[in-house]
Amino acid sequence: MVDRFADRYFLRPVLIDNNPVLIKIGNKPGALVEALKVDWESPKSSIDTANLRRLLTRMFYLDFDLNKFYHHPADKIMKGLIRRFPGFRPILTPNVFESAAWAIIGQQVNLQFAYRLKSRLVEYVNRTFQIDGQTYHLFPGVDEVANIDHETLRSMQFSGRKAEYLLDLARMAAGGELDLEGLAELDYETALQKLLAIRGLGPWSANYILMRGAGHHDAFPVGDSGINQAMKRLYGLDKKPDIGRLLELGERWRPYRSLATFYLWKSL
DNA sequence: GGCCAGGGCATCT
DNA sequence: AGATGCCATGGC
Repeated sequence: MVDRFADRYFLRPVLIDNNPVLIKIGNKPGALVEALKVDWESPKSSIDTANLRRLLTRMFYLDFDLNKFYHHPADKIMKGLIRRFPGFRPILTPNVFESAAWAIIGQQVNLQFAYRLKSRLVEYVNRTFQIDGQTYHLFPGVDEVANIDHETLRSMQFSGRKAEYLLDLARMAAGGELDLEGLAELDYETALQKLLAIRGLGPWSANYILMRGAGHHDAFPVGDSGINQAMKRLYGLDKKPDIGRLLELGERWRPYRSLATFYLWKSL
């Protein structure tokens, strides 16, 4: 719904200074480590390209040299993933709130159902813009979600808890009690503790938000079912890895456990 | 039909 | 502190 793949482009509607922009990302072939081909369009003519550049840099780790991760001592399996997906860059959410909303939505339900919940939320808020006759939906912002009522979310088949967690979070952020976007500037441990103090956010969600939304490089959502599936497959386990094994491997991936996790997910 | 899903809380021993 | 039940719903 919000994220879209078309004609080998990844299309992503975002806001720059409250103006809608459609980001278009493709691969630039021919480079040893593939580079990204970045393009954008907007119905508005006056987009602050410096701010757009800042956003793109954050969303695609453009200020990070992947070779630092590639040459980092790690295990054979991770080296294999790096060979399989040379140049693969994570795609972060344009802001921290979206990753937090998605963490709450994705808790404990299968991904297909989670996508449906997200889609209903996006369509309910229905903030759109047009380019070339195509309609693009923006992911709801903090204020828009804060104004939804509990019953509305319930009618979208959010569980009572999911509805509470999402609304409380949005309202805390909207009210200024919680600076979600500022988490990117804090060190990992401090940011983690801030998130864990919020009802509805446990270790998985907090680490997910830090890696996917805030751009921390060494977050590690232990217990994640995607990690478990990937580990099971890649390491030839007969059941999901135990926490000890996971943390042990995680130690080898430091300080790039976020990258390692993105590569594990990519393998699925 | 039972188990698991990109968990976390509340409530026990 | 560590274990257990519960939440709500869909996929397989």
